Amino acid sequence: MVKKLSAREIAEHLHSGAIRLLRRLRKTDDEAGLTGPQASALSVLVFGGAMPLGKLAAAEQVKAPTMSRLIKEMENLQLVTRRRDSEDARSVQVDATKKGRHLLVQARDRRLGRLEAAIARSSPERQRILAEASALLLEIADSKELG
Amino acid sequence: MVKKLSAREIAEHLHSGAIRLLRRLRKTDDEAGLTGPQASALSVLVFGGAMPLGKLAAAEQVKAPTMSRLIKEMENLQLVTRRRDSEDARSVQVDATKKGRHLLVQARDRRLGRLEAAIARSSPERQRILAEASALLLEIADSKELG
DNA sequence: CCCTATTAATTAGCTTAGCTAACAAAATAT
DNA sequence: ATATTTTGTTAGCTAAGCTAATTAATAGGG
Repeated sequence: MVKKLSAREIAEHLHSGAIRLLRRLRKTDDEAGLTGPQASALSVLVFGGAMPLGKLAAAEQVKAPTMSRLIKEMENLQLVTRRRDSEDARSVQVDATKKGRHLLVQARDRRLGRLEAAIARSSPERQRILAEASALLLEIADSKELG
Repeated sequence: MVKKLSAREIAEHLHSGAIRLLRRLRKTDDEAGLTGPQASALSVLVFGGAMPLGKLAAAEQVKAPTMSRLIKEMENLQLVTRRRDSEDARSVQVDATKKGRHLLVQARDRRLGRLEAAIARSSPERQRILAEASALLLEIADSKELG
């Protein structure tokens, strides 16, 4: 039997686990020709559809100038398109191109492949725990209480 | 009963949960006067004791020049000291100062406080799952198979 | 209807953090 | 004694974040 962990200890483990996990996975990013923020923004577009730049910035929890520059680079790479909104000429609609969608899928495969393999190698019991916990992690990460 | 998740789905949830969690927590960093990498390196020093710069860089999975500059800044802030190793004059021993230790504790409290509170509000059953999972997450994040 | 205020995005310029390449100094090995 | 390896630093590049200031377009109030 393991020692019962306090909420603080659980928080520390999750925090440090998340940091280390992402550091490890990040290394594979460049192999796919996408940076982390690019992959992340592209993912929002692919799964959420076209949207104005400001909304994308908000979804990525980033300020507008940051997203503006990110999108400019991605446009040069032909990963996304932008067009003026016909309703509101201030607004810019951003969308993923076919190339962008394709590259995103590849990048996700690369990035997640190793993690998936490591999980698949775990015992069924561990997989069950991780499955439950991954859902809880998402819930907590998105919960209002957090900030 | 919930649908049984594939290893791929678990990987996706953990990945996306980790990203979102850290984005939320990162916002509190600046309040404490420490950047993320600073807090992380300081944490290694506080819990691991003084060590040569290269070892610290390896622990942080960063190249030597990156750590060298980080340490230079932290020395200016009087968070760490560095001194030439008496045994090996090439080597630089880095250690946390009292001020550094104190600031780290504060920063961790800020950063983890909200997460801890969110966990503490969960049911005992959820806490049990999270406790088990947080251990597994650490294991996987540090496992050789990952990369 | 016009003038003001607000909103959406961009540009300019700064900071932090990562990298590689080139170098200096010290230790090790031949 | 010299050549190699190791440890860190410096220089210079890139990516990604920010704020402040600007431009253009819409919305609102008198």
